Amino acid sequence: MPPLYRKIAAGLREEILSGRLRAGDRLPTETQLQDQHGVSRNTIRLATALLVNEGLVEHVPGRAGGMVVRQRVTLTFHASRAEMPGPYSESDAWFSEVREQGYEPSQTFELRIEALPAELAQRLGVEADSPAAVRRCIRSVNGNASSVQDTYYPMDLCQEVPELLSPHDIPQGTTRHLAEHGHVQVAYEDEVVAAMPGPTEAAILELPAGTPVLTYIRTGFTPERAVRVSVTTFAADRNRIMYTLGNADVIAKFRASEEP
Amino acid sequence: MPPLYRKIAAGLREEILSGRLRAGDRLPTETQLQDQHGVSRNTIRLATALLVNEGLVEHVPGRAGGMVVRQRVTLTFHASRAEMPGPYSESDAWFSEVREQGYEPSQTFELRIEALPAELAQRLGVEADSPAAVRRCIRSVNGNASSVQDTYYPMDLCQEVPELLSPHDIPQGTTRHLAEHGHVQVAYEDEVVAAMPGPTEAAILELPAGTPVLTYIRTGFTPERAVRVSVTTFAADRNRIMYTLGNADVIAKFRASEEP
DNA sequence: CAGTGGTCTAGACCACTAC
DNA sequence: TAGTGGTCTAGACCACTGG
Repeated sequence: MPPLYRKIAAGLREEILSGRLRAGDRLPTETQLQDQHGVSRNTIRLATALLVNEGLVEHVPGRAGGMVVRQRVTLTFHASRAEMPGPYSESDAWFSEVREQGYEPSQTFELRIEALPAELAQRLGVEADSPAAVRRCIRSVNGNASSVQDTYYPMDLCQEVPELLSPHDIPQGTTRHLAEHGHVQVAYEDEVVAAMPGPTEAAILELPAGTPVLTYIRTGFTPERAVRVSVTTFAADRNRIMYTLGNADVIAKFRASEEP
Repeated sequence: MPPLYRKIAAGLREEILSGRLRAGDRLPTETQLQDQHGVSRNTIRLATALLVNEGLVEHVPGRAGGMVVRQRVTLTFHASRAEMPGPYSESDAWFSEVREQGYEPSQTFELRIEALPAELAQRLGVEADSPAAVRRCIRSVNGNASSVQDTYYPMDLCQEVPELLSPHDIPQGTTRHLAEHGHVQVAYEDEVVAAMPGPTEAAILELPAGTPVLTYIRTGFTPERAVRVSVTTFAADRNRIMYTLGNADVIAKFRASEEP
Protein backbone atom coordinates (compact mmCIF):
# COMPACT_ATOMS: atom_id res chain seq x y z
CA MET A 1 0.00 0.00 0.00
CA PRO A 2 1.57 3.24 -1.06
CA PRO A 3 1.60 6.01 1.55
CA LEU A 4 -1.09 8.68 1.47
CA TYR A 5 1.06 11.39 0.03
CA ARG A 6 2.02 9.22 -2.91
CA LYS A 7 -1.57 8.37 -3.65
CA ILE A 8 -2.48 12.05 -3.63
CA ALA A 9 0.48 12.82 -5.89
CA ALA A 10 -0.51 10.00 -8.24
CA GLY A 11 -4.01 11.43 -8.58
CA LEU A 12 -2.74 14.87 -9.48
CA ARG A 13 -0.09 13.44 -11.81
CA GLU A 14 -2.79 11.56 -13.64
CA GLU A 15 -4.80 14.75 -14.11
CA ILE A 16 -1.82 16.40 -15.70
CA LEU A 17 -0.52 13.58 -17.87
CA SER A 18 -3.98 12.72 -19.14
CA GLY A 19 -4.36 16.30 -20.32
CA ARG A 20 -7.32 17.19 -18.10
CA LEU A 21 -5.03 19.82 -16.61
CA ARG A 22 -3.05 21.75 -19.19
CA ALA A 23 0.06 23.88 -19.04
CA GLY A 24 -0.73 27.06 -17.12
CA ASP A 25 -3.74 25.58 -15.30
CA ARG A 26 -3.90 25.92 -11.54
CA LEU A 27 -4.11 22.90 -9.30
CA PRO A 28 -6.42 23.03 -6.28
CA THR A 29 -5.00 25.08 -3.41
CA GLU A 30 -3.36 23.33 -0.49
CA THR A 31 -6.38 24.02 1.70
CA GLN A 32 -8.73 22.52 -0.87
CA LEU A 33 -6.56 19.43 -1.15
CA GLN A 34 -6.49 19.08 2.64
CA ASP A 35 -10.28 19.10 2.71
CA GLN A 36 -10.67 16.78 -0.29
CA HIS A 37 -8.45 14.11 1.19
CA GLY A 38 -8.92 14.83 4.85
CA VAL A 39 -5.20 15.06 5.62
CA SER A 40 -2.89 17.61 7.16
CA ARG A 41 -1.19 20.31 5.19
CA ASN A 42 2.20 18.69 5.68
CA THR A 43 1.00 15.60 3.85
CA ILE A 44 -0.26 17.70 0.97
CA ARG A 45 3.13 19.38 0.75
CA LEU A 46 4.89 16.01 0.65
CA ALA A 47 2.65 15.12 -2.28
CA THR A 48 3.18 18.30 -4.21
CA ALA A 49 6.93 18.21 -3.53
CA LEU A 50 6.98 14.99 -5.56
CA LEU A 51 5.32 16.67 -8.52
CA VAL A 52 7.62 19.66 -8.26
CA ASN A 53 10.62 17.34 -8.29
CA GLU A 54 9.28 15.62 -11.37
CA GLY A 55 9.16 18.99 -13.06
CA LEU A 56 5.41 18.75 -13.64
CA VAL A 57 4.24 21.75 -11.62
CA GLU A 58 5.68 24.86 -10.04
CA HIS A 59 4.63 26.99 -7.12
CA VAL A 60 3.65 30.56 -7.97
CA PRO A 61 3.55 32.98 -5.02
CA GLY A 62 0.86 35.47 -4.28
CA ARG A 63 -2.87 35.53 -4.11
CA ALA A 64 -3.44 34.76 -7.77
CA GLY A 65 -0.70 32.15 -7.66
CA GLY A 66 -0.87 28.61 -6.45
CA MET A 67 0.44 25.45 -8.04
CA VAL A 68 0.60 25.74 -11.77
CA VAL A 69 1.19 23.09 -14.43
CA ARG A 70 4.48 23.87 -16.11
CA GLN A 71 4.94 24.85 -19.69
CA ARG A 72 7.46 22.98 -21.79
CA VAL A 73 9.25 24.69 -24.66
CA THR A 74 11.96 22.67 -26.23
CA LEU A 75 14.79 24.15 -28.09
CA THR A 76 16.99 21.93 -30.19
CA PHE A 77 20.75 22.24 -30.17
CA HIS A 78 22.30 20.59 -33.24
CA ALA A 79 25.64 19.39 -31.96
CA SER A 80 26.74 17.96 -35.29
CA ARG A 81 26.14 21.23 -37.11
CA ALA A 82 27.79 23.53 -34.61
CA GLU A 83 31.31 24.44 -35.64
CA MET A 84 31.31 22.26 -38.69
CA PRO A 85 32.95 23.70 -41.79
CA GLY A 86 31.26 26.86 -42.97
CA PRO A 87 31.53 30.61 -42.59
CA TYR A 88 29.55 30.71 -39.34
CA SER A 89 30.68 31.01 -35.78
CA GLU A 90 29.03 28.77 -33.27
CA SER A 91 27.00 31.59 -31.80
CA ASP A 92 25.72 32.52 -35.25
CA ALA A 93 24.53 28.96 -35.66
CA TRP A 94 22.83 29.11 -32.28
CA PHE A 95 21.19 32.47 -32.98
CA SER A 96 19.74 31.31 -36.25
CA GLU A 97 18.55 28.03 -34.77
CA VAL A 98 16.70 29.83 -32.00
CA ARG A 99 15.16 32.31 -34.44
CA GLU A 100 14.14 29.46 -36.73
CA GLN A 101 12.25 27.98 -33.83
CA GLY A 102 10.46 31.27 -33.28
CA TYR A 103 12.17 32.62 -30.18
CA GLU A 104 14.36 35.62 -29.42
CA PRO A 105 18.00 34.81 -28.58
CA SER A 106 20.48 36.89 -26.62
CA GLN A 107 23.82 36.24 -24.96
CA THR A 108 26.38 37.73 -22.59
CA PHE A 109 30.14 37.13 -22.50
CA GLU A 110 32.72 37.05 -19.78
CA LEU A 111 36.41 36.22 -19.68
CA ARG A 112 38.35 34.79 -16.76
CA ILE A 113 41.80 33.33 -16.24
CA GLU A 114 41.67 30.20 -14.10
CA ALA A 115 43.69 27.21 -12.99
CA LEU A 116 42.45 24.17 -14.89
CA PRO A 117 40.61 21.64 -12.73
CA ALA A 118 42.14 18.17 -13.04
CA GLU A 119 39.19 16.75 -14.97
CA LEU A 120 39.50 19.28 -17.75
CA ALA A 121 43.29 19.42 -17.75
CA GLN A 122 43.32 15.71 -18.43
CA ARG A 123 41.08 16.19 -21.45
CA LEU A 124 43.44 18.84 -22.81
CA GLY A 125 46.51 16.75 -22.12
CA VAL A 126 48.10 19.38 -19.88
CA GLU A 127 48.97 19.50 -16.20
CA ALA A 128 46.27 20.09 -13.63
CA ASP A 129 46.22 23.67 -12.29
CA SER A 130 47.99 25.05 -15.33
CA PRO A 131 46.45 28.37 -16.35
CA ALA A 132 43.75 28.64 -18.95
CA ALA A 133 41.54 31.32 -20.42
CA VAL A 134 37.87 30.67 -19.78
CA ARG A 135 35.31 32.27 -22.04
CA ARG A 136 31.86 32.13 -20.47
CA CYS A 137 28.82 32.64 -22.61
CA ILE A 138 25.36 32.76 -21.06
CA ARG A 139 22.64 32.29 -23.65
CA SER A 140 19.06 33.30 -23.11
CA VAL A 141 15.85 32.66 -24.98
CA ASN A 142 13.13 35.28 -24.65
CA GLY A 143 15.10 36.74 -21.77
CA ASN A 144 15.28 33.50 -19.77
CA ALA A 145 18.70 31.99 -19.25
CA SER A 146 18.86 28.75 -21.15
CA SER A 147 22.47 27.60 -21.17
CA VAL A 148 25.90 28.45 -19.82
CA GLN A 149 28.97 27.60 -21.84
CA ASP A 150 32.50 27.73 -20.45
CA THR A 151 35.24 27.21 -23.00
CA TYR A 152 38.77 26.59 -21.74
CA TYR A 153 41.85 27.37 -23.82
CA PRO A 154 45.35 26.50 -22.58
CA MET A 155 47.30 29.69 -21.89
CA ASP A 156 50.02 29.03 -24.46
CA LEU A 157 47.45 29.12 -27.23
CA CYS A 158 46.22 32.50 -26.05
CA GLN A 159 49.66 33.98 -26.56
CA GLU A 160 49.61 32.73 -30.13
CA VAL A 161 46.01 33.75 -30.71
CA PRO A 162 45.46 36.91 -28.64
CA GLU A 163 41.91 37.29 -29.96
CA LEU A 164 40.92 34.52 -27.55
CA LEU A 165 41.37 36.95 -24.66
CA SER A 166 38.61 39.28 -25.80
CA PRO A 167 35.89 39.61 -23.16
CA HIS A 168 33.28 39.98 -25.91
CA ASP A 169 31.70 37.87 -28.56
CA ILE A 170 34.08 37.09 -31.39
CA PRO A 171 31.95 37.57 -34.46
CA GLN A 172 33.98 35.32 -36.72
CA GLY A 173 34.17 32.63 -34.08
CA THR A 174 37.13 31.46 -32.07
CA THR A 175 37.38 28.32 -34.18
CA ARG A 176 38.09 30.52 -37.18
CA HIS A 177 40.80 32.51 -35.39
CA LEU A 178 42.48 29.35 -34.19
CA ALA A 179 42.43 27.98 -37.71
CA GLU A 180 44.03 31.16 -39.08
CA HIS A 181 46.92 30.61 -36.70
CA GLY A 182 47.37 27.07 -37.93
CA HIS A 183 45.26 25.28 -35.34
CA VAL A 184 42.58 23.62 -37.43
CA GLN A 185 40.22 21.45 -35.43
CA VAL A 186 39.55 18.23 -37.30
CA ALA A 187 37.90 16.09 -34.63
CA TYR A 188 35.61 16.58 -31.66
CA GLU A 189 34.76 14.38 -28.75
CA ASP A 190 31.47 15.03 -27.00
CA GLU A 191 30.45 13.69 -23.65
CA VAL A 192 26.82 14.05 -22.62
CA VAL A 193 25.69 13.72 -19.01
CA ALA A 194 22.69 14.73 -16.93
CA ALA A 195 22.50 15.60 -13.27
CA MET A 196 20.63 17.65 -10.74
CA PRO A 197 22.04 21.18 -10.50
CA GLY A 198 23.81 22.47 -7.42
CA PRO A 199 22.58 25.81 -6.07
CA THR A 200 24.96 27.91 -8.19
CA GLU A 201 23.89 26.32 -11.44
CA ALA A 202 20.27 26.60 -10.38
CA ALA A 203 20.80 30.29 -9.71
CA ILE A 204 22.49 31.08 -13.03
CA LEU A 205 19.91 29.24 -15.09
CA GLU A 206 17.00 30.30 -12.85
CA LEU A 207 15.97 26.68 -12.63
CA PRO A 208 12.76 25.77 -10.84
CA ALA A 209 13.10 22.89 -8.39
CA GLY A 210 13.03 19.50 -10.02
CA THR A 211 14.76 20.54 -13.22
CA PRO A 212 17.84 18.55 -14.16
CA VAL A 213 20.65 19.95 -16.25
CA LEU A 214 21.94 18.43 -19.45
CA THR A 215 25.66 18.98 -19.80
CA TYR A 216 27.80 18.36 -22.78
CA ILE A 217 31.54 18.55 -22.78
CA ARG A 218 33.22 19.01 -26.12
CA THR A 219 36.94 18.58 -26.66
CA GLY A 220 38.31 19.95 -29.92
CA PHE A 221 41.36 18.39 -31.57
CA THR A 222 43.76 19.54 -34.23
CA PRO A 223 45.89 16.81 -35.83
CA GLU A 224 48.53 17.61 -33.18
CA ARG A 225 46.75 18.27 -29.93
CA ALA A 226 43.61 19.09 -27.97
CA VAL A 227 43.07 22.85 -28.22
CA ARG A 228 40.02 23.54 -26.13
CA VAL A 229 37.30 22.09 -23.94
CA SER A 230 33.79 23.52 -23.77
CA VAL A 231 31.41 22.68 -20.97
CA THR A 232 27.86 23.59 -21.88
CA THR A 233 25.10 23.27 -19.32
CA PHE A 234 21.51 23.36 -20.52
CA ALA A 235 18.33 23.63 -18.50
CA ALA A 236 16.99 20.19 -19.36
CA ASP A 237 13.38 21.27 -19.41
CA ARG A 238 13.97 23.68 -22.25
CA ASN A 239 16.63 22.03 -24.38
CA ARG A 240 17.55 18.92 -26.28
CA ILE A 241 20.69 17.98 -28.14
CA MET A 242 20.66 16.46 -31.58
CA TYR A 243 23.31 14.52 -33.46
CA THR A 244 23.36 13.38 -37.04
CA LEU A 245 25.55 10.41 -37.91
CA GLY A 246 26.31 9.06 -41.35
CA ASN A 247 24.80 10.40 -44.54
CA ALA A 248 22.93 13.54 -43.53
CA ASP A 249 21.48 14.01 -47.03
CA VAL A 250 19.35 10.92 -46.58
CA ILE A 251 17.71 12.49 -43.55
CA ALA A 252 17.20 15.82 -45.28
CA LYS A 253 15.52 14.06 -48.19
CA PHE A 254 13.27 12.15 -45.80
CA ARG A 255 12.22 15.34 -43.99
CA ALA A 256 11.46 17.03 -47.31
CA SER A 257 9.23 14.17 -48.42
CA GLU A 258 7.33 14.38 -45.12
CA GLU A 259 6.53 18.08 -45.45
CA PRO A 260 3.49 18.09 -47.74
CA MET B 1 18.66 35.54 4.55
CA PRO B 2 18.26 31.97 3.39
CA PRO B 3 15.84 29.87 5.45
CA LEU B 4 17.19 27.60 8.15
CA TYR B 5 16.76 24.40 6.23
CA ARG B 6 18.79 25.74 3.33
CA LYS B 7 21.61 26.80 5.59
CA ILE B 8 21.71 23.36 7.16
CA ALA B 9 21.68 21.76 3.72
CA ALA B 10 24.47 24.08 2.57
CA GLY B 11 26.64 23.01 5.49
CA LEU B 12 26.20 19.34 4.74
CA ARG B 13 26.69 19.89 1.02
CA GLU B 14 29.95 21.62 1.73
CA GLU B 15 31.12 18.65 3.81
CA ILE B 16 30.46 16.34 0.91
CA LEU B 17 31.75 18.43 -1.97
CA SER B 18 34.90 19.39 -0.11
CA GLY B 19 35.68 15.72 0.37
CA ARG B 20 35.53 15.70 4.16
CA LEU B 21 32.69 13.22 3.75
CA ARG B 22 33.40 10.54 1.18
CA ALA B 23 31.21 8.15 -0.75
CA GLY B 24 29.77 5.61 1.68
CA ASP B 25 30.25 7.80 4.75
CA ARG B 26 27.29 8.31 7.03
CA LEU B 27 25.95 11.78 7.75
CA PRO B 28 24.90 12.59 11.33
CA THR B 29 21.53 11.08 12.23
CA GLU B 30 18.42 13.23 12.17
CA THR B 31 18.38 13.40 15.95
CA GLN B 32 21.99 14.56 16.06
CA LEU B 33 21.28 17.25 13.48
CA GLN B 34 18.26 18.41 15.47
CA ASP B 35 20.45 18.86 18.55
CA GLN B 36 23.31 20.47 16.65
CA HIS B 37 21.12 23.13 15.10
CA GLY B 38 18.41 23.32 17.70
CA VAL B 39 15.57 22.82 15.21
CA SER B 40 12.69 20.43 14.77
CA ARG B 41 12.94 17.19 12.92
CA ASN B 42 10.74 18.46 10.13
CA THR B 43 13.25 21.19 9.36
CA ILE B 44 16.06 18.65 9.22
CA ARG B 45 14.04 16.60 6.79
CA LEU B 46 13.48 19.61 4.56
CA ALA B 47 17.24 20.10 4.51
CA THR B 48 18.12 16.50 3.73
CA ALA B 49 15.37 16.31 1.09
CA LEU B 50 17.33 18.95 -0.82
CA LEU B 51 20.49 16.86 -0.76
CA VAL B 52 18.58 13.74 -1.77
CA ASN B 53 17.11 15.62 -4.71
CA GLU B 54 20.54 16.75 -5.75
CA GLY B 55 21.59 13.13 -5.82
CA LEU B 56 24.28 13.68 -3.19
CA VAL B 57 23.02 11.37 -0.45
CA GLU B 58 20.57 8.54 -0.04
CA HIS B 59 18.61 7.23 2.88
CA VAL B 60 19.48 3.70 3.98
CA PRO B 61 16.91 2.05 6.25
CA GLY B 62 17.66 0.12 9.39
CA ARG B 63 19.69 0.55 12.50
CA ALA B 64 23.06 0.56 10.75
CA GLY B 65 21.61 2.76 8.03
CA GLY B 66 21.11 6.46 8.01
CA MET B 67 21.96 9.01 5.38
CA VAL B 68 24.84 7.91 3.26
CA VAL B 69 26.93 9.82 0.73
CA ARG B 70 26.23 8.30 -2.66
CA GLN B 71 28.74 6.51 -4.79
CA ARG B 72 29.11 7.52 -8.40
CA VAL B 73 30.16 4.96 -11.01
CA THR B 74 30.02 6.18 -14.52
CA LEU B 75 29.65 3.95 -17.46
CA THR B 76 30.30 5.33 -20.90
CA PHE B 77 28.03 4.62 -23.82
CA HIS B 78 29.78 5.29 -27.13
CA ALA B 79 26.94 6.36 -29.37
CA SER B 80 29.14 6.85 -32.42
CA ARG B 81 30.57 3.37 -32.19
CA ALA B 82 27.32 1.50 -31.58
CA GLU B 83 25.98 -0.05 -34.77
CA MET B 84 28.68 1.36 -36.95
CA PRO B 85 29.99 -0.91 -39.68
CA GLY B 86 31.58 -4.04 -38.26
CA PRO B 87 30.71 -7.61 -37.44
CA TYR B 88 29.23 -6.76 -34.04
CA SER B 89 25.65 -6.34 -32.93
CA GLU B 90 24.91 -3.41 -30.72
CA SER B 91 24.59 -5.57 -27.64
CA ASP B 92 28.01 -7.09 -28.31
CA ALA B 93 29.45 -3.61 -28.39
CA TRP B 94 27.74 -2.76 -25.13
CA PHE B 95 28.85 -5.99 -23.44
CA SER B 96 32.46 -5.44 -24.33
CA GLU B 97 32.35 -1.77 -23.32
CA VAL B 98 31.01 -2.66 -19.90
CA ARG B 99 33.57 -5.42 -19.43
CA GLU B 100 36.35 -3.08 -20.54
CA GLN B 101 35.31 -0.74 -17.77
CA GLY B 102 35.54 -3.58 -15.27
CA TYR B 103 31.88 -4.40 -14.62
CA GLU B 104 29.64 -7.38 -15.27
CA PRO B 105 26.93 -6.84 -17.91
CA SER B 106 23.65 -8.70 -18.33
CA GLN B 107 20.43 -8.09 -20.22
CA THR B 108 16.86 -9.30 -20.62
CA PHE B 109 14.66 -9.17 -23.73
CA GLU B 110 10.97 -8.77 -24.31
CA LEU B 111 8.81 -8.39 -27.40
CA ARG B 112 5.49 -6.57 -27.65
CA ILE B 113 3.22 -5.41 -30.46
CA GLU B 114 1.95 -1.90 -29.91
CA ALA B 115 0.22 1.00 -31.58
CA LEU B 116 2.81 3.67 -32.34
CA PRO B 117 2.46 6.83 -30.24
CA ALA B 118 2.22 9.93 -32.42
CA GLU B 119 5.66 11.21 -31.45
CA LEU B 120 7.41 8.10 -32.66
CA ALA B 121 5.18 7.51 -35.66
CA GLN B 122 6.14 10.94 -36.92
CA ARG B 123 9.81 10.06 -36.67
CA LEU B 124 9.21 6.90 -38.69
CA GLY B 125 7.11 8.72 -41.25
CA VAL B 126 4.07 6.48 -40.70
CA GLU B 127 0.59 7.09 -39.35
CA ALA B 128 0.04 7.42 -35.62
CA ASP B 129 -1.42 4.29 -34.03
CA SER B 130 -0.18 2.04 -36.81
CA PRO B 131 1.16 -1.22 -35.39
CA ALA B 132 4.81 -1.74 -34.58
CA ALA B 133 6.96 -4.42 -33.02
CA VAL B 134 8.68 -3.21 -29.88
CA ARG B 135 11.81 -4.95 -28.71
CA ARG B 136 12.58 -4.04 -25.11
CA CYS B 137 16.04 -4.66 -23.74
CA ILE B 138 16.82 -4.02 -20.09
CA ARG B 139 20.54 -3.83 -19.46
CA SER B 140 22.10 -4.26 -16.07
CA VAL B 141 25.55 -3.68 -14.69
CA ASN B 142 26.59 -5.81 -11.72
CA GLY B 143 22.94 -6.82 -11.38
CA ASN B 144 21.62 -3.24 -11.14
CA ALA B 145 19.36 -2.07 -13.93
CA SER B 146 21.17 0.61 -15.84
CA SER B 147 19.20 1.30 -19.00
CA VAL B 148 16.00 0.37 -20.80
CA GLN B 149 15.90 0.36 -24.56
CA ASP B 150 12.70 0.13 -26.60
CA THR B 151 13.19 -0.27 -30.33
CA TYR B 152 10.19 0.20 -32.60
CA TYR B 153 9.97 -1.41 -36.06
CA PRO B 154 7.03 -0.68 -38.37
CA MET B 155 4.98 -3.86 -38.82
CA ASP B 156 5.51 -4.13 -42.59
CA LEU B 157 9.23 -4.53 -42.02
CA CYS B 158 8.61 -7.39 -39.60
CA GLN B 159 6.84 -9.35 -42.31
CA GLU B 160 9.87 -8.95 -44.53
CA VAL B 161 12.33 -9.64 -41.73
CA PRO B 162 10.62 -12.16 -39.44
CA GLU B 163 13.70 -12.41 -37.24
CA LEU B 164 12.68 -9.06 -35.74
CA LEU B 165 9.82 -10.80 -33.94
CA SER B 166 12.08 -13.00 -31.84
CA PRO B 167 11.54 -12.39 -28.13
CA HIS B 168 15.21 -13.06 -27.48
CA ASP B 169 18.52 -11.43 -28.15
CA ILE B 170 19.48 -11.60 -31.80
CA PRO B 171 23.15 -12.49 -31.69
CA GLN B 172 24.03 -11.08 -35.09
CA GLY B 173 22.08 -7.92 -34.37
CA THR B 174 18.86 -6.67 -35.90
CA THR B 175 20.77 -4.15 -37.97
CA ARG B 176 22.52 -7.04 -39.69
CA HIS B 177 19.27 -8.87 -40.43
CA LEU B 178 17.69 -5.76 -41.83
CA ALA B 179 20.71 -5.22 -44.05
CA GLU B 180 20.50 -8.79 -45.36
CA HIS B 181 16.96 -8.06 -46.49
CA GLY B 182 18.10 -4.97 -48.33
CA HIS B 183 17.47 -2.40 -45.61
CA VAL B 184 20.89 -0.96 -45.01
CA GLN B 185 20.93 1.88 -42.51
CA VAL B 186 23.19 4.65 -43.73
CA ALA B 187 22.26 7.51 -41.42
CA TYR B 188 21.17 8.00 -37.83
CA GLU B 189 19.60 10.89 -36.06
CA ASP B 190 20.05 11.04 -32.29
CA GLU B 191 18.13 13.21 -29.94
CA VAL B 192 19.36 13.53 -26.37
CA VAL B 193 17.18 14.81 -23.55
CA ALA B 194 17.16 14.67 -19.77
CA ALA B 195 14.23 14.71 -17.39
CA MET B 196 13.08 13.54 -14.02
CA PRO B 197 11.66 10.02 -14.21
CA GLY B 198 8.02 9.26 -13.62
CA PRO B 199 7.28 6.50 -11.11
CA THR B 200 7.31 3.69 -13.70
CA GLU B 201 10.74 4.62 -15.02
CA ALA B 202 11.98 5.03 -11.48
CA ALA B 203 10.72 1.55 -10.67
CA ILE B 204 12.28 -0.20 -13.68
CA LEU B 205 15.65 1.43 -13.20
CA GLU B 206 15.46 1.27 -9.40
CA LEU B 207 16.31 4.94 -9.26
CA PRO B 208 16.90 6.61 -5.92
CA ALA B 209 15.07 9.91 -5.47
CA GLY B 210 16.77 12.83 -7.12
CA THR B 211 18.19 10.89 -10.04
CA PRO B 212 17.35 12.21 -13.48
CA VAL B 213 17.21 10.05 -16.57
CA LEU B 214 19.19 10.61 -19.72
CA THR B 215 17.21 9.56 -22.77
CA TYR B 216 18.42 9.22 -26.27
CA ILE B 217 16.19 8.59 -29.20
CA ARG B 218 17.85 7.19 -32.30
CA THR B 219 16.15 7.04 -35.67
CA GLY B 220 17.81 4.80 -38.27
CA PHE B 221 17.52 5.58 -41.99
CA THR B 222 18.11 3.58 -45.14
CA PRO B 223 18.46 5.60 -48.33
CA GLU B 224 14.70 5.09 -48.82
CA ARG B 225 13.08 5.43 -45.43
CA ALA B 226 13.24 5.45 -41.64
CA VAL B 227 13.31 1.83 -40.49
CA ARG B 228 13.34 2.00 -36.74
CA VAL B 229 13.35 4.22 -33.67
CA SER B 230 15.10 3.28 -30.43
CA VAL B 231 14.34 5.03 -27.17
CA THR B 232 17.05 4.36 -24.63
CA THR B 233 16.65 5.59 -21.07
CA PHE B 234 19.71 5.65 -18.84
CA ALA B 235 19.95 6.25 -15.13
CA ALA B 236 21.82 9.54 -15.32
CA ASP B 237 23.88 8.92 -12.22
CA ARG B 238 25.51 5.85 -13.69
CA ASN B 239 25.85 6.63 -17.39
CA ARG B 240 27.19 9.08 -19.87
CA ILE B 241 26.94 9.18 -23.63
CA MET B 242 29.91 9.87 -25.85
CA TYR B 243 30.09 11.00 -29.46
CA THR B 244 33.06 11.28 -31.75
CA LEU B 245 32.81 13.70 -34.66
CA GLY B 246 35.28 14.14 -37.48
CA ASN B 247 38.55 12.31 -37.72
CA ALA B 248 38.49 9.69 -34.97
CA ASP B 249 42.09 8.62 -35.61
CA VAL B 250 43.34 11.96 -34.37
CA ILE B 251 41.67 11.33 -31.02
CA ALA B 252 42.97 7.76 -30.80
CA LYS B 253 46.49 9.01 -31.47
CA PHE B 254 46.12 11.68 -28.79
CA ARG B 255 44.93 9.11 -26.24
CA ALA B 256 47.80 6.80 -27.08
CA SER B 257 50.34 9.58 -26.56
CA GLU B 258 48.78 10.34 -23.16
CA GLU B 259 49.09 6.76 -21.88
CA PRO B 260 52.72 6.59 -20.75
C1' DC C 1 -6.87 43.53 2.49
C1' DA C 2 -7.41 38.47 1.76
C1' DG C 3 -5.48 34.39 0.23
C1' DT C 4 -1.62 32.08 -1.47
C1' DG C 5 2.45 29.35 -0.42
C1' DG C 6 7.06 29.32 2.71
C1' DT C 7 8.78 28.05 6.88
C1' DC C 8 8.83 25.95 11.32
C1' DT C 9 7.51 23.49 15.78
C1' DA C 10 6.38 19.52 18.81
C1' DG C 11 4.63 15.97 19.10
C1' DA C 12 3.09 10.75 17.46
C1' DC C 13 3.14 5.93 15.62
C1' DC C 14 5.07 2.76 12.33
C1' DA C 15 8.39 -0.41 9.43
C1' DC C 16 12.60 -1.87 8.84
C1' DT C 17 17.12 -4.00 9.90
C1' DA C 18 21.52 -4.85 12.32
C1' DC C 19 23.00 -6.22 16.65
C1' DT D 1 15.47 -5.05 20.81
C1' DA D 2 17.18 -0.65 20.00
C1' DG D 3 17.84 2.85 16.73
C1' DT D 4 17.21 4.34 12.14
C1' DG D 5 14.30 6.74 8.86
C1' DG D 6 9.04 6.91 6.90
C1' DT D 7 4.84 8.91 7.56
C1' DC D 8 1.48 11.91 9.54
C1' DT D 9 -1.01 15.45 12.52
C1' DA D 10 -2.31 20.07 14.22
C1' DG D 11 -1.09 23.77 15.01
C1' DA D 12 1.71 28.63 14.20
C1' DC D 13 3.67 32.89 12.09
C1' DC D 14 5.50 35.02 8.00
C1' DA D 15 6.25 37.14 3.07
C1' DC D 16 4.40 37.94 -0.96
C1' DT D 17 1.05 39.61 -4.41
C1' DG D 18 -3.28 40.63 -6.69
C1' DG D 19 -7.83 42.99 -6.15
